[in-house]
Amino acid sequence: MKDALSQTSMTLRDIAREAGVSLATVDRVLHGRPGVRPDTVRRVKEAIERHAFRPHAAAAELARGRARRFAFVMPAGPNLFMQQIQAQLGEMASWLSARRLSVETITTDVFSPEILASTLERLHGAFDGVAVVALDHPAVRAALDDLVDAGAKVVTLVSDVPTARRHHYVGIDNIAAGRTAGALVGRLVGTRPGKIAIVAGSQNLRDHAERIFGFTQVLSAEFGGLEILPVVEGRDEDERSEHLTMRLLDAHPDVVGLYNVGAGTAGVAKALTDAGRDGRIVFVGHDVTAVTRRLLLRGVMDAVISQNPGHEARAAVRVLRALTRGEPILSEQEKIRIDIVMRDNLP
Amino acid sequence: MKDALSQTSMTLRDIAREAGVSLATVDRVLHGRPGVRPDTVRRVKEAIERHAFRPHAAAAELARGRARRFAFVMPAGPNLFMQQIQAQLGEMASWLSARRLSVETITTDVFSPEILASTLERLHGAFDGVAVVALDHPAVRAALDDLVDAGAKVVTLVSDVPTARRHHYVGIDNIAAGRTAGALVGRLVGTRPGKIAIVAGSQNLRDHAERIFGFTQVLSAEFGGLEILPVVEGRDEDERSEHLTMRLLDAHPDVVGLYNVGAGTAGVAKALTDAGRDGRIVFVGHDVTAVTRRLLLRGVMDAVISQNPGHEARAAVRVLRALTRGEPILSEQEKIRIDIVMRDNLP
DNA sequence: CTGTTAGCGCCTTCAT
DNA sequence: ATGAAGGCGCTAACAG
Repeated sequence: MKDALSQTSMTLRDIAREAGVSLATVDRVLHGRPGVRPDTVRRVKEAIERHAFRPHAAAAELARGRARRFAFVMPAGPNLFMQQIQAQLGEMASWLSARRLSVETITTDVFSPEILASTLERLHGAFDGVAVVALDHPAVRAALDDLVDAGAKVVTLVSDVPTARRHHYVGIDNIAAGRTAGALVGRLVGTRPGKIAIVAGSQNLRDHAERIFGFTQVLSAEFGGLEILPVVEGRDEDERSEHLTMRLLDAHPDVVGLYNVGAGTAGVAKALTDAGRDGRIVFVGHDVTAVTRRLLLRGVMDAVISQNPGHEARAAVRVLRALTRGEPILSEQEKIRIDIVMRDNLP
Repeated sequence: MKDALSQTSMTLRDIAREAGVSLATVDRVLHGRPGVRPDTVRRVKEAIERHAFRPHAAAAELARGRARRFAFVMPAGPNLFMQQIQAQLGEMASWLSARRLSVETITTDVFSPEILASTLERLHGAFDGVAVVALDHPAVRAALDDLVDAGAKVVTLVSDVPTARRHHYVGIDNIAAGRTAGALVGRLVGTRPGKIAIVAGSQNLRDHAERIFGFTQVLSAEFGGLEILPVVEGRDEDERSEHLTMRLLDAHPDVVGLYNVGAGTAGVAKALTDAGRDGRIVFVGHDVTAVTRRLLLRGVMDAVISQNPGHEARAAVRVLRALTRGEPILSEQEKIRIDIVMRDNLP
């Protein structure tokens, strides 16, 4: 059984001839530009529909042929996941330059709303598109809106600011991610009674707050037997996270599950192993990095919730490109999924 | 801190001028065509390197501008996962035609080596690229090799034939997928003693065999307390799977875990619920479909191992396109990941 | 071995 | 409101 999908080899010219108009007119109709009589529009549109005509993408790009500049505003510091995204952007170098796209990475302190906002203000006019790992704060929101007003296409990355007028968010649903972590911890703990600990970077980060929300929601709704301890904040730093985890484990000998919401996973793991409780406490965290990979393989971590940094980098670039060219976004393709990674499906 | 990635706006012409040669010569060097003095090659290459020059992809495509025809050979029948891949190909229609690519879907009986092989033979010369859900059998292998010899680019999809000279495999590592299923069943069963059941489509399908191998490997290595029952074969059919599962559950009241390797999930689930043992037996299967989605939400299934059909369809097309144009394949992007899907991270 | 030249299909002024 | 014409940057056929 055969079933053919799409095979046009028409050109603008063919459509023009068939509609009895010139190339320019077809082009106008195709892009909804003014200056064509309604009746002509209809005739042209019909011809286009009839053949399911699509302009040749390469020809269009060549003719338009302007280079675009994109900026990626990312957190400075040792966050492995952010480094992975940057590395993935590097991998795209030749893909980018073959399409006359340039991307520059701008690192800044994303924990400070003022610094982030002023970094964004500096971008005005210099870029066609901006991707930013955002902090949800009024100053940042205003800066994002200003960027949009200045004509830039703006995409939030990993952490969203839903109330800003950004054009798109590339990242996961963090509430669902937290729920997933909660379900995993609950199910893997099984019937053992005990307490659950949560270590986060900061509850002021929207993504962290959302994950915590989803996590506690599932645990209290479905695993009522488990008591959830108050969240401790490690600022995504290894040392601080280690210290806090150590204290936590000391104070609560009956911890059976631990959820690390942000980075600093190495510190948490160290505290667990130093206390000799690794492998006995269900430990779930985020993002596949060199660190978490090793911890999964050693059995210290049980599962990692992850978003694919390569996919995220490519999706952000593709979305910015589509936005600046006025093309549709393939939302199915650009949607970032919540991956559960355990030892045997490590990528 | 700033860090710029790639921003060329050189053209072939600029390189030509700088190297003191003509356009054509640069083009020859760029594509490794013969007929250029070694010394000239060096000079040109230097100029290219110096500016990290990449030819404008759109211009190249336009100039080469031939349409390509691809065929997708897929199993006939009610397999939901395969239907999803076909649907995704449909979604790409306008993307495809904007690039002068056509794909036709050819459905056939993939359970019969002879029919599949003869279907493949019929494709000779008619297509630039062929993607096929393959069956690992000598007749099929030979047919694939013949296709390659006839000049077509060949990609195996979902199920591989590693010994054939296909150019690429788009799909998951099925042994790892089976291991992942095994780890999930083992961990979710927890400390309960009992037996583990396996329902497959057919052990002659390479992907099923590999999954079973990985599954039993993990269970016996790490969850020694669980006894694995002999595999039963439901031929991916709901009714047969239901019947077999029913008998299995009757014969073994102490089944605590069940792994459905292929399709026919609706049947297995029906047997479980009819026996009143849904939710009490850990049930893991494959692929997110309307059926498995509902079963996850209802708590009948605990987890689904899945490969993203949209990604698979797009990857197959992109790989065929790259192959027919002699471009490099972005292996990181085209790699299909093993997803674990539970209720809270349903896509 | 190397250079010249005519498109590829579309977009964009500039005329009409 | 519509049409004509000149590129965009690269490839390929043809000269030299």
